[in-house]
Amino acid sequence: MRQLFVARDGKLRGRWEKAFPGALAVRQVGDLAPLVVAEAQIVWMDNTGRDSADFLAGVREAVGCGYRVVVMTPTPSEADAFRALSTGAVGYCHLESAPEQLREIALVVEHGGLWMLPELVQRLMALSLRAVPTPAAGPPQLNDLTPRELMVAERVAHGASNREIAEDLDITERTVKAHMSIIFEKLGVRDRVQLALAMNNIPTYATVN
Amino acid sequence: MRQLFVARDGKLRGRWEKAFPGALAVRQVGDLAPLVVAEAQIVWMDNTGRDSADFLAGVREAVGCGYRVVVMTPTPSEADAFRALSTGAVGYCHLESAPEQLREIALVVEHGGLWMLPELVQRLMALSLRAVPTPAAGPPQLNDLTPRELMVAERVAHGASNREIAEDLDITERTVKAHMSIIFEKLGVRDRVQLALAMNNIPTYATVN
DNA sequence: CCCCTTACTGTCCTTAAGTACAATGCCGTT
DNA sequence: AACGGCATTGTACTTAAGGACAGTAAGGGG
Repeated sequence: MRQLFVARDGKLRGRWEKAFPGALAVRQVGDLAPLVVAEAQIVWMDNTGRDSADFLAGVREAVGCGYRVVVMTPTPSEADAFRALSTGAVGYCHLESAPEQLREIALVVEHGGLWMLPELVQRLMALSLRAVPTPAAGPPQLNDLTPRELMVAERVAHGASNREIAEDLDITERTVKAHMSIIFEKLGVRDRVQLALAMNNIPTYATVN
Repeated sequence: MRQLFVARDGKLRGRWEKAFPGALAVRQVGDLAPLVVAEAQIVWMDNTGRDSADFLAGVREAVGCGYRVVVMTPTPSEADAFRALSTGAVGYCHLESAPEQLREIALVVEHGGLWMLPELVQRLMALSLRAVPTPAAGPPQLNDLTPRELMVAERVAHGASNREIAEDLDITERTVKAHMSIIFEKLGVRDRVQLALAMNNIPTYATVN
């Protein structure tokens, strides 16, 4: 039981069974508790007629449980795809994908890859480039940071507190602060919030310099 | 001969041969004409010490020839990854990836998938979300926030301090704090750093919940 | 009119954050 | 050997943040 399809109806069940003979289950939309028992590796979720927020919550839940989630949609949309993937899904395909296609996707996803409609890949990359204000150089001037400082900065970029960083790196909170002060100066930010944003290429009031 | 490694030196050749016994070639950096003959399916390109523009030109050329290009780098960087992928590469991994890892990547790429460092996937999607004019649903559950709270949250998302927000909205710093407390609770974050990141669709340690 | 939500503010108080001034040990270069 | 960069930690101090507890005022709906 490696494939689990979650959909409102089973119209396409035949197709799915053809793609993964004897290795799938089909569930109606509902709570995901039984999934834990199902030992499914990949959860295919059909968003047909689902409320966006509800659906994404379901995706998040499944992802949180450690499953690889592939979203299937009858009407592919760019924004929809990005929302799904940013929620943790690792695949975004057409609901009516052919069995062979489904197997390809399963293969990719099982091995840590990301699968989405080819057109979307291009779009995604183009958009990302636009979103990354740094045309030539890397993110900020992270090159100026020492390895250790970078480790601290990265953790701040993920919302960690000084204490957490200290425990994580097995050093004193005082030392973390020392690194922080230097990082602030080097990157030209004034506090951890701006650092976190800068690390994620997000402009701040101060970054405007 | 399905794997072709293009690098400046062959230090890691042993590793690559272990990953793809008898099915690879290693070439020095140079013109790609011989590639056409090589019948390689996947071209792995090491960008160590290469000029960014030059390197990307090489990637573009290989992509244009119909090869799946995987970029290998000793120093993974977000902007670098996006540039590589938007140029047409379908993989972005660490130069020193283990043989098993390389095989996984090859498998993913061969089947039309996209492979990149897990951290980067998250970042990529978050960035895209910001670039896309998020049509209907906002990022988090911003719908739960009152208009005023949203104003405060948006300013925090740009790195503003409580005082700045207070002056900006012409209210007391105390009031800002009051809003903040409610925002934290509503969005399930613990401090302004995580709020700032959440507002920008960037996952944090706490967001995982 | 009463209730609830939203917005706003006050006073304490605790703690996280950040700075100032040092100091020690390691390592690589000159 | 001397010097500088890096990582580490200490004490002490200042300030921003955030929570606890409480209170006022406006506005919409039952």
